[in-house]
Amino acid sequence: MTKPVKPVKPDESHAAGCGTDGSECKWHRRAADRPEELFRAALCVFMERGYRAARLEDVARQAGVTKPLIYHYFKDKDDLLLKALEWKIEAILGDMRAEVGSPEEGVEIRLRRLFEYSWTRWSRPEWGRFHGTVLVEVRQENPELFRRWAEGSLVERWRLVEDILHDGQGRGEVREDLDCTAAARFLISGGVQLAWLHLHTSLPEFAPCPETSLRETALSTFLRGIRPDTSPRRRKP
Amino acid sequence: MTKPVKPVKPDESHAAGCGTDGSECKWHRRAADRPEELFRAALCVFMERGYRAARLEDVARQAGVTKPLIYHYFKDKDDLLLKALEWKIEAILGDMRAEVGSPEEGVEIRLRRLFEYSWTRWSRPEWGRFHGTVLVEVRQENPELFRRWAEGSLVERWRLVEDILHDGQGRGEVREDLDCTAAARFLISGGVQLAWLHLHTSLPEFAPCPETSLRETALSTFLRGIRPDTSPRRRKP
Amino acid sequence: MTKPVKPVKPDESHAAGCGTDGSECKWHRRAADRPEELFRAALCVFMERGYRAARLEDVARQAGVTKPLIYHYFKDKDDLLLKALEWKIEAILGDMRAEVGSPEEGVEIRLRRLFEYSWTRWSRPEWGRFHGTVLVEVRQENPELFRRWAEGSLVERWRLVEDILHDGQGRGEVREDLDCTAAARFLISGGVQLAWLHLHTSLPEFAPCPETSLRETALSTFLRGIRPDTSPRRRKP
Amino acid sequence: MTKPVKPVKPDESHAAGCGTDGSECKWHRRAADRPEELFRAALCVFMERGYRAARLEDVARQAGVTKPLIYHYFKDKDDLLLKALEWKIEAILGDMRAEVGSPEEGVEIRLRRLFEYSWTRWSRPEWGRFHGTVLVEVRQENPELFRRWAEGSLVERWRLVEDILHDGQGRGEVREDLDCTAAARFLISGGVQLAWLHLHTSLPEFAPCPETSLRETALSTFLRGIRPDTSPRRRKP
DNA sequence: CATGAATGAGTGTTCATTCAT
DNA sequence: TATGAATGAACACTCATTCAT
Repeated sequence: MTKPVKPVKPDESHAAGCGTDGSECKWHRRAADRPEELFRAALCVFMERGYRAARLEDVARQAGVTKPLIYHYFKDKDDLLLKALEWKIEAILGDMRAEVGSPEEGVEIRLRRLFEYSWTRWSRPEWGRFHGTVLVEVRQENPELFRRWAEGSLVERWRLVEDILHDGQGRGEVREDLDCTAAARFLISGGVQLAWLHLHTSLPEFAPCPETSLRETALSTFLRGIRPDTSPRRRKP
Repeated sequence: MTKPVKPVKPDESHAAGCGTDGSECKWHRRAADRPEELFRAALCVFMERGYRAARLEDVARQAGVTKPLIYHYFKDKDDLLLKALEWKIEAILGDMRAEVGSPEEGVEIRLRRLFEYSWTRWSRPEWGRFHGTVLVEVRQENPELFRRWAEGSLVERWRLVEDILHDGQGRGEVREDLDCTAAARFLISGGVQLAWLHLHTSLPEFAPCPETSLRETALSTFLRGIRPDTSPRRRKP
Repeated sequence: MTKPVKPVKPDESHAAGCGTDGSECKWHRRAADRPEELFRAALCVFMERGYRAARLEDVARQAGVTKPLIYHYFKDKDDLLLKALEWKIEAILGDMRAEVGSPEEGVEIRLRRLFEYSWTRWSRPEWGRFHGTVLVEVRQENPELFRRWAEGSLVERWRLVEDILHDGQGRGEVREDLDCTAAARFLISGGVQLAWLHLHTSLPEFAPCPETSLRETALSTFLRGIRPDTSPRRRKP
Repeated sequence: MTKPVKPVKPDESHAAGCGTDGSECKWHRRAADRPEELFRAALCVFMERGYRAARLEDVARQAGVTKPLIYHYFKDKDDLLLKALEWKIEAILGDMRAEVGSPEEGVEIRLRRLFEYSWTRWSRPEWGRFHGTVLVEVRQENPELFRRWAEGSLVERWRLVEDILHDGQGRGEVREDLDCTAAARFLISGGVQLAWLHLHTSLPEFAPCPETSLRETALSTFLRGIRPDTSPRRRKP
């Protein structure tokens, strides 16, 4: 640990959208795109290394510029991370809104679609690092920023599920006595953690379990768990 | 971020077992106790700050010794963290074993007891920090150590639940088609994440939810979700 | 020190002639006025901060232009300061010449008028900063420029007093054995330092003394000190 | 200006007490003397360059150590300057107390001795830089420190003179209507400025004046200026 | 003319680690 | 065993200066 601290090589370009397109003349006038490029580079490095360990120089190299230029666009390392995260959150929110879509197809279908969509998102390699870094380092070092992320990303998803559940209660597909808020959080938290452990750690190496089964079991157990007691009584008559 | 980085005050001694009790004559504590004292101090600081951000000087101060002395007992900052974590993991495993001993009272009661017991553990302040640090920083910087922790701590708990579920299938209290492995992980993962977010994060400040409801809803939803399809409780005559 | 270094706000416009009057259409001021505007801005910032601490960016902001434009008019930060100071010195010299024109009313009245006039000048806020910066930083970093300032500003005033004293010796109002050169310097140096410390320093906060008394005591002590030994005022019948 | 910024070479050892004695084994255990050595080095560099322009690295080199060691003894660049100045002030105060000496020898003799002693001090090369730096940069960048210096150094000297003058009034050697506070300040301020301009600037090159005459004229003019109106009437009868 | 963008060369500060005692 | 002293290697951030437009 802490060792040689090999710099993040600019060509690694792991994580979607990470790395420069290599199409520019090395210098000059790309100002309009710069912030976004820097966001990408920053997120890339922050996720690779964590916040403290990330060096501005790496971010710069990753973005194909020099360190001081960062200060042309951002006030601080903090400011950079902040803006980058906000940019990311915005993107996430955009995606999420798109995901929600359909109105009245029944709780099961809607939850299933949402959960599976979310799972897909959680399975992206970049998400793993992002999630961990934000949850641990950012929470610790910049609570306000953590809060912003949590509100934009986590809580929002909770609310989506919560709304679906409430709808379901209205339609008799969900038991009346269910605390939808808590239940929503359980589903998402469980899913997030499950996905993270299974897809972004070495756990499956020594505790294997098929991914599909993990996802399906979680979802179906949850769905069964929220059904009204009497048999699948459709609609309140 | 990166701010003043106020040093961990040696007297804070949050987290069980953290900090020296001050009852020794300060000079001439036996060298035999040193490592353990250093473990405590190290864990304390590592969890307070995270691994990268932790300064050896803080560890030393916390343990009431000077920095260079650490190098008499450990090779490295890394070495210190490694040994400290191993020591901690051992302790956790000990606790776990003690906490298991369950008889045969039916799935619901057993799961409920286990889950509630676990929840209690997850609510300890030290656990929050430990969990985050290990899951993110240790996983990233020392996968082998992460693995050890995961096996001893996480996977073991999974297995406990899994066993109970299997038993339940045998007794007809759990639906036959349930993937007990996956289900067990879902319960524990959901619980862990729920507890962590709710108890070790500022999240409840802006997304409040009563703790009891969170725990109860998660547990009862899960329990309902694993019941056989036909009317409740079949066997058990 | 070395702290946040809050930038000089462009609107502060302390010091006479500092800051743009805001009456022009902001774009399309003639290039002909630029140098002078830059001089003003530069002096303003240099005096506010001192030479080394002054940032070109502040000068630019103060002048309402952008940094690189400075390089159209001046070679260097140094060049800017140099030209700006020369411009200022020229102005000071102009003032000086205007202020001299004294008739023949007796040493006391002439010295009093000159001293009081000078004191008024020394009490201007801009003078305080200018004086300090020139005396210390400019002297150190550009002796030639310092020399120019000293000759035009300080030495000239010395000479005025010296002339009055010599006249006084001729008329018997000043003791014959007085070294007029040295005495003149003493009066002016004492006055300058007194005024600077009292008016441009926090000194009076903890070592208070009424300004009038300071000025009057200095002047009258000097006047008594240069009188011939025998009873006051001999000639002048 | 600002140019190459050639580092202060460690061997220059201008200014009294500046430079290392060269008698040590390059490393190790000189802790007891270190702070003082660093003070000397710091003052040396600060005076050579001014506060902002001074580089910690130069201070370190001058003291024969490496940069980070400074942080072993001081918190900051600021802290270093602060402590160094305080150390210096202490020394100045010590000297000054020694200077005062004698009780009742008559105003003239006492003032003459004090003034001449002060002049000697003002003529030291180190004093010139010290004085300028403190008066301009320190005043500007750390008013509190400036205040400390002014109180310990400048104001103290004022008070010494003031006391002598008051004594003189009691003994009839000084005119009753003299504002001793203001007069004391005039003498010292004049002397300081005179000495500084004459001994620490290039002024005498183009406006020559014998040093002795300068000093003597200032002093004797002052002494005459404070005498009672009627001839040297000794003692109040 | 005028400017936004870009950079090289610093500069203060931190921290794990080692040396001599 | 234990420590104060010392350092190398980094790293965030600044600023005068230049390039392309």
